[in-house]
Amino acid sequence: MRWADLGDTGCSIARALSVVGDRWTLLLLRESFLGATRFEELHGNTGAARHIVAARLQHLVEHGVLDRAQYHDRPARFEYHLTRKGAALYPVVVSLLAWGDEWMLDGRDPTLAVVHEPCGARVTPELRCPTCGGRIDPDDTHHLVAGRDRPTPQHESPGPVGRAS
Amino acid sequence: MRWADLGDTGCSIARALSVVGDRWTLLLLRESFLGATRFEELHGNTGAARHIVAARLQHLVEHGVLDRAQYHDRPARFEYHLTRKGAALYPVVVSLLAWGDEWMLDGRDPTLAVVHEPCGARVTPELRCPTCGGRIDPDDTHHLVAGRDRPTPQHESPGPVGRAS
DNA sequence: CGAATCAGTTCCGAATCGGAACCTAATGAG
DNA sequence: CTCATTAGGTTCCGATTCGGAACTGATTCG
Repeated sequence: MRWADLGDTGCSIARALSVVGDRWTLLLLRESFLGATRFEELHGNTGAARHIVAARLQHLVEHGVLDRAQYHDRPARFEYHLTRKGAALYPVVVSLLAWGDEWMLDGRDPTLAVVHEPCGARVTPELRCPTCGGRIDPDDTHHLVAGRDRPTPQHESPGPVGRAS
Repeated sequence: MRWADLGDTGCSIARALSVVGDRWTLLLLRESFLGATRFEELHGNTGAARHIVAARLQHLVEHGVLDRAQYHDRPARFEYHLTRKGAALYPVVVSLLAWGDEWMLDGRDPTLAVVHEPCGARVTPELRCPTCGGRIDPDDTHHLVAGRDRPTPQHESPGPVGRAS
């Protein structure tokens, strides 16, 4: 199976990865979340080859993650801004940051921190259940898989997974 | 810059991506979280080429994300299980799922749902601030970047970003 | 005038991918 | 006993993609 065909899968994870799942894209999005908007910034801060940056940006624009806006005429110059769809990827990037901070730093100091403005604290955000407010851990969840009966522990798996509960 | 050199960066996101940031790895981890442990499952359910699966699994084992355990002798057969480090990637995978559900489904029904066992609800987990409990949105945060003065809005940026507050 | 900036594009050799075939050890069917 | 199947990889080859460097084109700066 080719990578490009993943977008046609039923799985939302695969579909998400078909947009952001290649080697440099998430790094470009890190830059977007840090405020970088111009090609040279995106290129310089990630270290990816120029034509890779160009290709990835175009791909992200096509999928509505970034918006390409002209900020100067003659010569035409463009800025890349996160759309709402792009901004919604924040949890993905922050989760990678949190995991990297915890498991990949080997005692070094982190170089990037998130400050939650409403409370002013430097935080490492965590996933929580919107219903009960509890922390979400893999041990506390199971998964309903449509078209595949895979109830992680001994729970009955209902039919296709509807959107509402 | 080559992809492999990202692991030597100071940035935790880049370091995280050097382990899980290539095209098939996160899909393999999806399978691990759904309970797949054997090579044939991992290969069949993702659709990646066999030697790609082999290479990725080896990479993940080397980085301590998966553990390769023999479950049968002669012929030797192995199972791949998430380590604690691997299980800690759950937020990344779940965030991709949530984003894909919201932005990539175009009205189709999701094929994968998360059930939070303590409360029994089918949920789409969200990022929250461990300090104040509020939702984390990119608009409500700014970032402290060591070695680069990039205070997203008009906030003074202190020096190197220490681990504690 | 010459150099620099910005946003790309083009080129080429090197690395990686995708698919199919092959391998080894064992088990199961006829 | 023989043949097929299963499991977990490995090997091979042609096709694609990557990494790095050079080039383009419009404009401004010194």
